Amino acid sequence: MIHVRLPDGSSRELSDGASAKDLALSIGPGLAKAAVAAKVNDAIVDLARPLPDGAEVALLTKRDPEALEVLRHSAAHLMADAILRVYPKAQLTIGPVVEGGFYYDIYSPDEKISPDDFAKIEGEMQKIAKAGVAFERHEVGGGAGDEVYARYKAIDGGNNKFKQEIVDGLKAQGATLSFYKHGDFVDLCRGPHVPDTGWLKHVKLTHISGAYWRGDADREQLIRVYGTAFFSKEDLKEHLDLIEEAKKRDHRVLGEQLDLFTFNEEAPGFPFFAPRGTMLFNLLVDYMRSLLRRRGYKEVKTPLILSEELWHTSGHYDNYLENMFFTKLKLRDEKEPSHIHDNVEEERPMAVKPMNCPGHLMVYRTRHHSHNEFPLRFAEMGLVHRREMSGVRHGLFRVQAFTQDDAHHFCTPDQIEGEIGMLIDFFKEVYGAFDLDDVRIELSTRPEKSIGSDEMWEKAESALENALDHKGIEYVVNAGDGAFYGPKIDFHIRDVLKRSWQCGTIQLDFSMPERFGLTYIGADGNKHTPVMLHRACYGSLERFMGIIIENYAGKFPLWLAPEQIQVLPISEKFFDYAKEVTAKLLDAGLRAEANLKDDRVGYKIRQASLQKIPYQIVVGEKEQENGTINVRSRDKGELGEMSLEAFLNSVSEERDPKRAAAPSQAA
RNA sequence: GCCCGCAUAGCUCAGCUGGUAGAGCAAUGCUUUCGUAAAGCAUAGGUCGUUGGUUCGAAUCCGACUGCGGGCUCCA
Repeated sequence: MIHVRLPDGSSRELSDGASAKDLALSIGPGLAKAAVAAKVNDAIVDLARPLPDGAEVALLTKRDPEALEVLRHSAAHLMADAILRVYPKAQLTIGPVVEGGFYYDIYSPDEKISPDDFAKIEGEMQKIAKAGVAFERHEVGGGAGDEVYARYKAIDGGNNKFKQEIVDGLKAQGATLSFYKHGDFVDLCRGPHVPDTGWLKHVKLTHISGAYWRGDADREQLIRVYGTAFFSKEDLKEHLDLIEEAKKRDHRVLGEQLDLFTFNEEAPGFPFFAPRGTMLFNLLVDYMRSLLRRRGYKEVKTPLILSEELWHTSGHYDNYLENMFFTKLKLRDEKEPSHIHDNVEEERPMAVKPMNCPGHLMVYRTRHHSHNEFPLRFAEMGLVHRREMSGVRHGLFRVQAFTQDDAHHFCTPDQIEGEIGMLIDFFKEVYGAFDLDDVRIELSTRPEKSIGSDEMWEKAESALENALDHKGIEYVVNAGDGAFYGPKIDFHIRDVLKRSWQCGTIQLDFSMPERFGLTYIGADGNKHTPVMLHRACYGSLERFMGIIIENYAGKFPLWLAPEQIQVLPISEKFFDYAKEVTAKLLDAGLRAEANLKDDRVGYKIRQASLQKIPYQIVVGEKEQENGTINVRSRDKGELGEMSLEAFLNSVSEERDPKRAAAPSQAA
């Protein structure tokens, strides 16, 4: 007899060798049917595995997030099986679960697998799922004589070097090899799996991409086939709908429809902002500036191009070279003016800034500073250029020139914690204003490529930890992901479609002030080196704009809408009245335009609606006579006839950015 | 940078197995003077991404380049 403990604290007696399935049966047939896998002493295992005596056992059903991973991993096996049926020459490598689904990397140099084949593969998967065959676990010590192992080796041709490499690696570690078999298919796998393939009916292949064996570009090119799986048809549909919705909200598409920005071949990765996009950009800047002012920041402006020498001093030349743009001279030949000498080395070569910090250090250095003016905060809407490898550019999310809402705080070591506390509140207020309240914080530590001493890094990392701990902030540690000059705190925000974006960052830097020889006069009358904090809240204004376009699906709240109101006269006879109303709206500080085209009002409404303009004001004979306006709201529909004053009153609140409930007190 | 795919009018796309281009929307003009998501008619607009090649002949077939898209990697 063995005893196991359940999550509710109770314990149960089972016969020797009993499995989690037996446990489920002993509790009730309903649970036995619903159970997917079991968590035994915090490890997730198959339902069929025998339970050890004294184990803590929790049965996982489809409600547990871990169960979904088990399901998806099983679906990966199913897909591998199906792919081998369709492409007998393909070889399998690995097939893990990822966020939102799973993939399997396939080696198939002869036969190309393409999304056109998805239907065929899915068809095979359906067949296997319908058959409802059990997943069986086999453990092998690595003995070649074992039947399952022999079958496994033969399954995709008998000479799969990828699997052999994994097997060799596991043997070298002295690990027990485990295999999972369903029907005739066998795969090396740690498990666990769902009890049988009957669970895997709600599966969909999503896309395909290239990948390398072991992520190494020098190794074999593999085909990565992605899919996703859910317990129910409804869940699968919801997931696919969410993907559809994300496609509809694609900021690149909306950017064109709403006439915000474009890209041109002449400047790949550099956005061109149309008037409305520029308005939106400026609104983001205006909002940020108002908050910076409240917190005593001093705005500065520093050059786009600085001497290459300076980037040696800052360490960027050694650590960031690949991402920088450099200038080269062109000269006319003295004797042959039509001949141009290309790429002439300058006496003092220049580089385009990829970051604003050296510029701010230069501003700091222009005069003496005292501890009395600390914390000193320099802010800049700094336009930086960074070379990106082709293939990584992506709309506004990844560009080669972008504007950072950058700032550098100069302070004493004992002011660090206060500064970080202030910034956390500050940033959360900003994200909240855009209805992005789901904020996650990560602490990134020293990367491989870095400058500064071990002591300095230790000091810096513990300063950030302390600041977070004392404020009671929950965070996860991201080891080795810091900037080359210091550790950082990153802000990840989740949008309405549950996607996560990294925006804000706070980076602590003891190195650069020293490299640039910055000093301040302390209370003791002596010179000291200040501590510097790099920080950005939006991160990149361009990218943040992309995020809010998708978060709002282009339906910006009034305060952010590039064009807030469009005035639509019924016919040409009311153009003058429409202009009059528009002028009054402009006088009231609203962004309004009149549509004076020769179109019917229905068409004008359609156009304004497609442009997602928050308010449409229709004016005709009635309004002109009464001196009123007729309001139609994008979100609430027709609001009817009213006076201009009543309208202005009704929008007075939504005209302004949302303020945080308890405005944070700036230091 | 790597793998796969794509590139036709401002936009969305048609153009079968090679015989030098077509629609809808948008634009412009005219008619209409209109009441809450598309009035009618007309006009204009393309050296089919660039560049080599195959061919009597290339938007169409092949190659290279550029750009874009989906990923990998990298990052804000």
